[in-house]
Amino acid sequence: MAKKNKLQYIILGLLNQEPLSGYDITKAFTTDIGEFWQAGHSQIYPALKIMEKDGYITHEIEIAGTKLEKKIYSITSQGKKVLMDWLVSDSGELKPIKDEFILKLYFIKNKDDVQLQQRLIEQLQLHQVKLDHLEGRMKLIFFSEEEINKQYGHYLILDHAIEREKYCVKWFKKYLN
Amino acid sequence: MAKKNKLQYIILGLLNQEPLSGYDITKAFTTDIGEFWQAGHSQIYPALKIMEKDGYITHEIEIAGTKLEKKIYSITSQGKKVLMDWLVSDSGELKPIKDEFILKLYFIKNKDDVQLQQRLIEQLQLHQVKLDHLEGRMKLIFFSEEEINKQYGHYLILDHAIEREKYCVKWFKKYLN
DNA sequence: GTATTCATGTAAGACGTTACATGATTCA
DNA sequence: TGAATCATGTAACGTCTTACATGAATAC
Repeated sequence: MAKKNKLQYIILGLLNQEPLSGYDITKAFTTDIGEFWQAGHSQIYPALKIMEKDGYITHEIEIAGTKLEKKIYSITSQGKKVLMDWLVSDSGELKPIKDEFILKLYFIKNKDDVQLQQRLIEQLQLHQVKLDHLEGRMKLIFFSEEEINKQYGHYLILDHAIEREKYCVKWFKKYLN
Repeated sequence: MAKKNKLQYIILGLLNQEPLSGYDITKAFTTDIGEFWQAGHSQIYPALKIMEKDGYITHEIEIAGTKLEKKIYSITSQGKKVLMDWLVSDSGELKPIKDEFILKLYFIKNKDDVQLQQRLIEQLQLHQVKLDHLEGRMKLIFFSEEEINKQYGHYLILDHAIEREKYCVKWFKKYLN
């Protein structure tokens, strides 16, 4: 069954690749992972403490400059087991995508509502910008067959997101006058 | 800018159509609205109290049988204003869709991972079931041009969801061996 | 009479966001 | 020397889920 605490699995997944500081993990959420999951440092630092208490990770202090202390976290064998168990588990039900725009649409009853076209144009632009951004990322990261094979899952989700945004753009254009 | 408290807007949107009890509102989240937003009664009852305190709604007691009290809520003119302001407001940024399956995919590095095909099949089935369900709803609710024109926004989001699931099913099939 | 649905609420905890708070290092 | 970034943390608040809790009406 699908478990809670997704954030902890993401952190385990990242640390399974290489040891990182809380700051590094926070940064990861603004780039690659940020495309499909968001978390701020105020969520990450407490999570790291709990995970260490639970024995999934450990840390070593690294001094930068003369006294700035960096906590470099590594995954433990117990943490690896937890991560692997999650990766092979069923992902459970499909949850509804909570989208504010879709919500508003539900309450617009009239086909000729003056707001409708404006809202559709707004959304089309947002999805177009997102599509362009994702295609940029794809070109930047997956420039060769080798790169694709090295991070195949990441390649798949980028492709998935790009195709989704293409469909979105197409859908909005269909209903624009 | 996009505001918080989406639940309150949904409730206002529902009460703008007709007076309803908390129980009726809860039920609405298991059918139509449930396709794109979820909320339980433990969220709805406290929300109704706050909204009444804020002057957006009022209620009258209706007796069912001999003593079962039902609170029938109606939207006030102030509530209508709040709803309309929200409907015409910008929906803001596109937030990442938090999907557990996508998350797992990110950490599957190897193209030939034994788990990958299994996970893809699982997801394909979930999306196929969802697609069938949505198409059933579409046939059930929008059986005539008249019905489409009466609830045009609802028609749009159902069409949007169906097209999205079609794209999903297609995408998963593309990566299945 | 008993099971299901109708009907309303509270409590505890998990999860998430924004704001508050501090200090070191690096680059211009 | 001042701004941007590195680095780590807490507090307050808001949202959401699960469980607890009660009782009436209806259909079988």
